[in-house]
Amino acid sequence: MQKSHNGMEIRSKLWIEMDGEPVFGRGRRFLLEAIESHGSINQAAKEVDISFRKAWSHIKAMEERLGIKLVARQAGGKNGGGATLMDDARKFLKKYEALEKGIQALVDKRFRSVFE
Amino acid sequence: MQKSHNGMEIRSKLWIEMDGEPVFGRGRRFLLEAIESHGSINQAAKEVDISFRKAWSHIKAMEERLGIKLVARQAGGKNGGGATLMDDARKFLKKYEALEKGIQALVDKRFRSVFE
DNA sequence: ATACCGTTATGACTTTTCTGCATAACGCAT
DNA sequence: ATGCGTTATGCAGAAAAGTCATAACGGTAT
Repeated sequence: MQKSHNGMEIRSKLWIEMDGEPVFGRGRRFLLEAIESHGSINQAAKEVDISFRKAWSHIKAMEERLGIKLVARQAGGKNGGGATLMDDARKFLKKYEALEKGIQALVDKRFRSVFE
Repeated sequence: MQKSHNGMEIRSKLWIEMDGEPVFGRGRRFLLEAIESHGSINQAAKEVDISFRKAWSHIKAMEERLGIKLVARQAGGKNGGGATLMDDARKFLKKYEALEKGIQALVDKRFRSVFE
C-alpha cells in the first residue's frame, strides 16, 4: 500500500477465514463502513467502487460463513428501502479495525529498512 | 497462516509490486529457494506443488518486471539441463526473507489479543 | 551415428472464477 | 395506477488460472 524509492511498492493483505474460505478483509470492511454511513448497499457499493452484485455476494458469504446476520435490509418502502448494520456487524468491524491498526505501518517501516 | 480458537483463522499476505503488477511474494520466494536447492525448475515446481508452466511464467514475469535476470537456465546437457539462481536473485531473496521475518508473528499475536 | 533422457520453452485448450447485464419483487410517495 | 430507488438473483460473456501436448536442446549410453 505504500510506495518506495525505486519504483517498487510493498503491499500487504490481511483477512480472516473460516473453513478455509475468506470471511472478512479490508474490502469488506470498507463495504460495511459505507453501508453504515449511507444506509444502502447500492450507494455503498458505488462508494467502494464495486458492483451491487458483488457487494451483495460478499454480504451473503460473510453471513453464511459466520452464521450470523450482519446487514438488515429491506426492499421497497421509504426511499426505496435500504440497509443498516446489525450490532454484531458493528462489533466485528471494531475488532477488525483494531486488528489492522499499526500492522501496515510496521510493514512499511520494515520494507524501507530492508530495501535501502 | 495461523489458527485461532473458534474456527476462525487469520491469514496475511505480503508482496512487492512494480507498476501495479506483482513481482515477488511468498510463493515466488519458495519457488526460488526450491530452484536453489534442486538446481532445476522442473523439480522445484514439483516441490512447491505447481506446474512447470506456472513456475516458468512466474520466473519470466519476475525478470521482465524487475528488469534483471534471476535464473540462469539451460535446456539439454548434463542431466538434461537445469537452472540456478543468479547472484541478484540470491540478494533479492535475502532481502525478502528479512522483510517477512517477524511480521506473521506480530499479525498472529494481534489477532489473538483482539478476538478474545 | 542413433536413440534416449530430463530439462527448458511455448502454444493451445480447458476449467474455473469473476464481472456485468437483465429482470423481478417490494413498498412508499405522488 | 404510476414511478422511484432499493434488494434480490439468474445468466451469459469475459477474464484469469490451470492443464496438456509438443518442440528443441545437448550430454549420455547403446
